[in-house]
Amino acid sequence: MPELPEVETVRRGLEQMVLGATIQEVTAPYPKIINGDLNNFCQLLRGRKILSIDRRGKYLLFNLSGELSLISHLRMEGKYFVKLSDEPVEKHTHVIFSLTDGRQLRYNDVRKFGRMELVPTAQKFEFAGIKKLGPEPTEDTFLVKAFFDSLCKKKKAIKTALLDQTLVAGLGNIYADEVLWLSRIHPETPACHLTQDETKLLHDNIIKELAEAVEAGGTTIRTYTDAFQHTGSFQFDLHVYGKKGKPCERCGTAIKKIVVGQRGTHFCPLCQKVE
DNA sequence: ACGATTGTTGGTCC
DNA sequence: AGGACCAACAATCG
Repeated sequence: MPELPEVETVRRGLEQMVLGATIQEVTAPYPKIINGDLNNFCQLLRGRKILSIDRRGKYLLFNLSGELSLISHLRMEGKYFVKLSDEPVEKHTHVIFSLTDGRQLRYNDVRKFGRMELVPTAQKFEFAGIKKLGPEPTEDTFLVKAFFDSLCKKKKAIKTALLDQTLVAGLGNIYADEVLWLSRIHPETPACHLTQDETKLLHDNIIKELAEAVEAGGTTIRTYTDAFQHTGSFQFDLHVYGKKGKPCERCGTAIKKIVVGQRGTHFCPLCQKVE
């Protein structure tokens, strides 16, 4: 559920709380979260200072002193909390970074799907998952022409194409459904069938929607909170996600829920035309 | 009570 | 090459 807006909100919170902090010790009660050797991970982090925190797609990148970066993906339910060391550790806390100032950065993840890994800072964008990412959804980097050219070559459903992070980075199941509703495009439309006008509209809606969701602090559907444990408010701006059976805000037709590419997909059967 | 559902990435298989 | 499918998990929903 953390898609780009949620990850960006987490990043901003962490930036406020732990920028400049130094890691004293790392423990991992559930070591599977960490890719690579656990002892190596803990030892390498000791004494490093958090210099900056980036985001690329849905990945968080902690840039540390000594040219080392920690790449972290929250997957479904990963969360970061910052607490005083003597505060009781929450259930489902899997990695604890003790800081030299008496606080702890805690990674919490009910479903244990999240992963983190250390890479040399110079190679952070070469990391497997990040290397494959398409452009960030901003005017400067996400270009309509390239988007149209890629869609042209894809026979798969446009919804599936939006979730594949190589065309544009950051959309997940919720925002994919929303931008398709906004653009009046049926989620099962083969990507190669979109007209230039539809592609332009979809492109513009992706940029606008994700930016607005960031402004709202993300969407809290079930459990998402940022590093301050604050919920987002964009769930109040959703039009189709989770609205099965409710009237479409544009035409009053009941919103349908189907499965597209093994993902729950919400749309209006009247104003999102097929093909 | 218990099976289905939830969503992201990466791996496998074809 | 790239698409189809599944696994990694645990909680919640019906």
